Amino acid sequence: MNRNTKHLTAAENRLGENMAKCFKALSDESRVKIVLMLFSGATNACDFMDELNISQPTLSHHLKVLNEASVVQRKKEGKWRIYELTELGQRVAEFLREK
Amino acid sequence: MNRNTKHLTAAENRLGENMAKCFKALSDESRVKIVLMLFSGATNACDFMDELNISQPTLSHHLKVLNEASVVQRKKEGKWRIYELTELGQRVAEFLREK
DNA sequence: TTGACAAATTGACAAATTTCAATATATAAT
DNA sequence: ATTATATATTGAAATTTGTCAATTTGTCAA
Repeated sequence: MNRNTKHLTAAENRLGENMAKCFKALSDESRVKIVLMLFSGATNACDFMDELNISQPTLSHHLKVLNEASVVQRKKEGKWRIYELTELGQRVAEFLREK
Repeated sequence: MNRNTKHLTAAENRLGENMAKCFKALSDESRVKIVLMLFSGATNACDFMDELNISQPTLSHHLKVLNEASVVQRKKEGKWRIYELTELGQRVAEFLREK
């Protein structure tokens, strides 16, 4: 047993918890694609449905997950909901494109 | 229905699939902490066990998941296995620390 | 070769997640 | 008011995931 054990700081532990939540929101193929589409200008749910081949309730669920993880935010705009990336969402999208 | 539909390119679709795999590997608190520990110098399984409060088989499982997602790689080193971040793993760790 | 330690695998179970059909709510247009 | 459209919620089924106890495999030391 290696006795030169590295421990995480309290801050690192918190970071681990928070980021796991963020990554969990991004652990689904449809949700990553939603982030990519938002990044390239799509703004409403219809755009996503066309591309993703999932049902409307499923899409609504994914958007809720992304919203609760602070990756996207939504605004009411008449009959529609406009979705956009949060600052965190922007960082994620840039990370995605960096390769 | 918005007819100015944005579609993803084939490359973006592949990116979505690959990155979802990567993020799925990071969607667990223990696994994010493993990445943070690797980033700050820990190299073997014992170090992780001490910190994470999980059983040895569970740790082994997490390391396998991270390995299969190309976030960590392992080398045999006598009785031990040495773990290190891949290039992708490095990028993830840097992304994590950026905040 | 035997014993001790490190790590992986197997089998099983509980909890979480994804998904859709059906239904509900909200808004706009007629 | 009625109808149509956009989105959310509910409830339920199927699948996936995290976890551990028990066992196995691999390696070193005595």
